[in-house]
Amino acid sequence: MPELPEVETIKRTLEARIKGLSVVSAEIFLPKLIRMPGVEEFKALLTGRKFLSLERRGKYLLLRLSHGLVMVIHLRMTGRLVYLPASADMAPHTHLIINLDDGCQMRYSDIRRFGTVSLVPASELDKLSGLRSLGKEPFDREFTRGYLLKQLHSHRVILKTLLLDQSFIAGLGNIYADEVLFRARIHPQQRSNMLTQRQSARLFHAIREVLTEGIENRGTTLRDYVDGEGMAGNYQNLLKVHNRENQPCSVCSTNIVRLRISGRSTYFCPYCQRM
DNA sequence: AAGCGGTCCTGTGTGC
DNA sequence: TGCACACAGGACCGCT
Repeated sequence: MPELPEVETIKRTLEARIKGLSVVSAEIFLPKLIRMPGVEEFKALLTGRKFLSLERRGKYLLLRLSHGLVMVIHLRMTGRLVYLPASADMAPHTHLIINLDDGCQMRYSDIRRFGTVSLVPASELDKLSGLRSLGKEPFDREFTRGYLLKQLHSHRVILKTLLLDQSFIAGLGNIYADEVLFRARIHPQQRSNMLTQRQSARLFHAIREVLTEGIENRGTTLRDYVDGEGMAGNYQNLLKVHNRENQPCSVCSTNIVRLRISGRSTYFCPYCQRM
């Protein structure tokens, strides 16, 4: 499940490969993948354009092209975006191939077909509702301890649910939300408006530290994730609670517990993260 | 009006 | 051994 560290790693690895390359042609095998515009228009618009730079916003990848166009990709659960020689074996579930002018390809594959790709003028990025409603970036200067505390106290939602809300904060998913709460020593079912200033400060630092470590370790590969060069991440070896039900806590040896919170598995240490 | 549950999807793991 | 089915979850939509 690509979250902020995974998308950031894809951004960095892919940018090193495709920056400055132009699109020779595009092949689409799953029409519904292309959210905007239509499939034929997508191909026509894309052909001949040059990749200028890549950006990440939350879990969205933004590929800036010549003529003011932006390709916006969301990988959702199992999407992969990989740069490969045209001769490389075709992965199953490859839905989009972009032929590049160095003879290589950028391929999008997605087992569960949840991902989306759009191609819009930069001036129309606001038409993409998910992107438009994203909350602050965790590494933005405007994301401060004071801001977080104010936001927490303006909601009274269960904290885990709030951390997964992309309009609250951009980029956290199920894995990193669990790790952040463990680092901050806060129970995932704590109500956001009940957090103390001290807890909020711990949460603030935990968000930045966990995401930084995730990026430094090139993301988490539990199953499907690979970067723009097809390489798995390493952070799965450093997870403290996520996916570790009934294993001893690394701090206190209490067994990690799994709960269901708003339909998502949530892992935490009942001793370190008591209410 | 915030918050919950259903939906989209397919591969994997479990139980009989 | 083979089958059936629950489960995994990010974002979005509709309902309350």
